[in-house]
Amino acid sequence: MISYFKCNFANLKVQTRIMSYKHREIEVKWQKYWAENKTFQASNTSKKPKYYVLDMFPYPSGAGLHVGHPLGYIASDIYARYKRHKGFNVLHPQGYDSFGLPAEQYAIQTGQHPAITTETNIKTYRRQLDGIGFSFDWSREIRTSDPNYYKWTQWIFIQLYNSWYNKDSGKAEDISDLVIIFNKEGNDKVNASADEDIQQFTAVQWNVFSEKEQQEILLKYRLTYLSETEVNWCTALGTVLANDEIINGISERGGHPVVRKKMKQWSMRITAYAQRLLDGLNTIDWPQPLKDSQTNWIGRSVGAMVEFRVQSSEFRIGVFTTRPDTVFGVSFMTLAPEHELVSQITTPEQKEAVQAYITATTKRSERERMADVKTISGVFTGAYAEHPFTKKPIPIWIGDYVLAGYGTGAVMSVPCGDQRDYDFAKHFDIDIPNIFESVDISEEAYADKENTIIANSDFLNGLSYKKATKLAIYELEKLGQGKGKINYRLRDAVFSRQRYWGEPFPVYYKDGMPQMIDKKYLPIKLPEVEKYLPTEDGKPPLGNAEVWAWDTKRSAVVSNQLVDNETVFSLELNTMPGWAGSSFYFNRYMDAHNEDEIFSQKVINYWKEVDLYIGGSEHATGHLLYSRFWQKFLFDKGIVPVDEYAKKLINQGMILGTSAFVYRVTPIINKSLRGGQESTLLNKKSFFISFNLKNNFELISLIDFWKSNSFPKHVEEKIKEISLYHFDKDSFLNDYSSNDFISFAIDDVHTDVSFVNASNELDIKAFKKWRPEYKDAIFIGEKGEIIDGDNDKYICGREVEKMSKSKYNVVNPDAICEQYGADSLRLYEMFLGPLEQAKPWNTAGITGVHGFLKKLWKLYHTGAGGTFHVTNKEPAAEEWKILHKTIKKVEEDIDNFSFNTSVSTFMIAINELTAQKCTSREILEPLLVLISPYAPHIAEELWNKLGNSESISTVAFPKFEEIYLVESSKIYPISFNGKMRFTMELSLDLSKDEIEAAVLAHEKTQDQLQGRTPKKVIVVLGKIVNIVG
RNA sequence: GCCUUGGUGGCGGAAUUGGUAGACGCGCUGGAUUCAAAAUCCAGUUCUUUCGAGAGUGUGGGUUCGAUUCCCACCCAAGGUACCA
Repeated sequence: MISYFKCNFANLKVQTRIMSYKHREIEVKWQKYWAENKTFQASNTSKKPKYYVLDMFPYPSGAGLHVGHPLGYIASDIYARYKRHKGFNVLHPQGYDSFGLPAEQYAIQTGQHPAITTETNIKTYRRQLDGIGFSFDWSREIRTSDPNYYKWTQWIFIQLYNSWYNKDSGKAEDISDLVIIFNKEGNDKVNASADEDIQQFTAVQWNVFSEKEQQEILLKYRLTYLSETEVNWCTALGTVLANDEIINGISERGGHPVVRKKMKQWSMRITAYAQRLLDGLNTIDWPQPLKDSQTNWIGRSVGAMVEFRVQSSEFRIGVFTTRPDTVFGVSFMTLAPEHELVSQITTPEQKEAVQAYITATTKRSERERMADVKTISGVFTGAYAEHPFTKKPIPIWIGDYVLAGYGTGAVMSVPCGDQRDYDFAKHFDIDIPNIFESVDISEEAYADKENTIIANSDFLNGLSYKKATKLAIYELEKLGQGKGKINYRLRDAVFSRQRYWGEPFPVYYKDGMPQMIDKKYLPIKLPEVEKYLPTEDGKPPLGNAEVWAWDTKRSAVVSNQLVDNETVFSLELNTMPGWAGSSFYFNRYMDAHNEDEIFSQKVINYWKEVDLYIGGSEHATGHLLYSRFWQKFLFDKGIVPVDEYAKKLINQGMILGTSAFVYRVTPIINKSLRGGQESTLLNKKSFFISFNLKNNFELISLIDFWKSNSFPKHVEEKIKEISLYHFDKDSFLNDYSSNDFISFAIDDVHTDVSFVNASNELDIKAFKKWRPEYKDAIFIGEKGEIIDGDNDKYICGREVEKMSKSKYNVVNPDAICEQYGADSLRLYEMFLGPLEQAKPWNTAGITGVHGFLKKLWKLYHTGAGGTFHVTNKEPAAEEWKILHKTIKKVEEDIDNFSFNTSVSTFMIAINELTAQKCTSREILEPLLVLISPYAPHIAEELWNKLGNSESISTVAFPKFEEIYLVESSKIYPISFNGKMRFTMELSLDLSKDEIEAAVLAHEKTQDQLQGRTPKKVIVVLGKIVNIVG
């Protein structure tokens, strides 16, 4: 108590408090200033060149921001602020991808409307973002769940519906143009990206089709279309599950059975754009790994379609192969069990076996089938195909290694050239003909293409892979049984979700056919529902809505009771997926509040595209692929001016958390029984053992256990105590024999990192309060003692892993902003290491950058009692040099997105200027502009103290002048055989020969040489001297 | 398996076209200041050492006067992806 008062008194006495660096006051002051003065509001008209810096759209989760989130935002903010100093009109907006599952799940649990949850979460996000001092233009804020925004999501959906992809022109065109073609000449000459099962028709036929028939055909061409899609359906949950939500055929949540089920859903014809999505990658500056993963995802393979006739039937089986050159090596065919011809070609004798196999396959999830690579399974259908050239019979098998979803769901199996076919053939004892010249295939298949010479293949004999492929395709075409084809792994994207909290479709159904609602009635707002769960008869949550029908007369959403299927129709019950709203948001920011258009042409032609996009690599094959697809579509329709929306993209690395673990000990009694063992877990109470003792627990025979000397005494005692808690010794010795033994299961349990201090000691009280099941937990300390007082320490284990709520290792930026300030947080996150690399978060180092800011402050406060003191003194040459080398380095760093090295540069500059006792305005003023993008609050404050009334944010970046860095001498490193041994200061005017003479004359050179004569002396002017010998 | 990225002190990391390895910061050690602490300041801190010096950037080789940097082979870690025909 006494010292507390003394402490305050001391602070008052020395008046340093008044002028010391008070980050809280400064930061609140300038954040308020920026907001009130709309400092960062971007104009849509400007004479300045434009620059658009964008962060990936955040989902406002309930947990708020953790220190990993702002990493990319800080980097982009530095860049945006830098570009303002460089004279650009900078667009740097922010908003929220606010539709999504967590809010919906919370709504299901609590009944609270997702809009309310979302609003609360957004407020938290905004408070946190504002607290870090980002230069966002909040006047352009958008939210995907705002009807004024999703109006345009719905609008784009309608545009897609009204378009088809013309492969001849290589772009999306109006569906009305297609109708004109159909009217004139049918679909014979139409070359479209469309469904595979389209029948040919003439103009005459088209015109006699009914309206409904015509619509059904058009649906097969539209860029968004309804189709039967196979999904993982969980009846109990009333929803479709993603592959990773299913474990061993049952749902991860609740453990309910999951079945494969066909559902009519909206799909997006992204496959039409597969090639352009690949080609576009060459035109954008995105990270190579990201491009690679998109390339793999699209999965282009060049090969051929080959048609096999099924013997004694009308059926034909199409296969896709990348190796038409190996067509003579085919010894069987394999169909996916789901292949539509299976049931039709299977012979009566094989029917039972085939049926059993198909049933077994449907029970396995797609993931299981993929994971299980080793098991070879399949069944012969009894049918034979005919080889296109040799006309020999080829047995047709089914096997689950062939996937229904890829290619045609059938393969021509060439066991000598493909390992899977080889394994299958070996397993079922099928012939393996060798069609490669002098290649041994007795052990494994030969998949090499480059050094292949084809043999035993009739007209292909002696040819290389390339030539044989060409010729095989040519011959197949002549037969009418094949043609060259490029196949893509990419699938059309399912666009329906059986959820509530997403964009409703602007669609109603008339006579079973979808109808678009006219643009002028958008947005179709999400209806209110009683419950957010699916309906009892398995309809999506919107099935609960009572006012969810479209009145075509009144053009309004009306009560379901009015549905008469004449003028009032049911509306679509699905909603759009998460990626719908995020696939064009970057364009909407340009003209965020335009009510008449998605954005005006004038504005989009000014901003055009994102110049710099920063975000996580986890979006590589989701958002970043779908948004490129929509951009290309909008480009085709003339709505946007460029077909790639982000010129440059940077992935920020993940910030890893340091998780903390406690080690739970569960004794297990293993009782020997005849023919086996019975294990009993004794887990009545939680025991936790300190980090360094956890490895001492192994199997112990029970009798040994009681008599054991092999354990450290103190540990043994504890084991007894743990065990005695569960049973008493006397009955124990009666019930168990020496053949029984006790073992201990030790499992790592995450504990919240906030309970663990820097020395890895656990706050046991806090831990016990955390979870009811830990209330009475017992802790065993490092020395084996049971912890009861405050003096004993329980030591936790540490591990670096992804920062995530579920691992209890998140660190919240709020506490750091409070203690050290936003500028410290910004500098520290950058100082941690290269932006793109993953790095562990460790708060220990933050005192370093905070100390730097204090030194910076002090540099401007060298007056009596720490008052502000900057003079008009002419700077010394050394001071000019420090400033200009800093300008040079920082400019280079920002251009290379190397923000970590700039922070070091600032530290060096401040250390050196402090050493120089620099007070000159000519140095200290430009220095603030350099630092301002990184630490904007302190820069504004000092800038203001220098007498400037305007914000520092648009002040011109200082110009680097080489002249200040010119040196007259250089400290040369003198190396011997490449190893630096000493340095020598020499004038830069000296010639190579003069330097050589000076170095050789140096006494240390003689020491190094020890009498040897140098063989060679290498002098690189201004760099190094190397003596060889 | 394949693709990608990376591997440097006790820790985060720096070294821009091949030219002084370990900048800057943390931590640690010692000192100053203080009744004491916080804060601040100063000095030291890759390893080995016979105090002369020697070794050293995942491992092994190569190119070079000179390699963390370029080439070859391998090991390890992280991320992505996968019966893709």
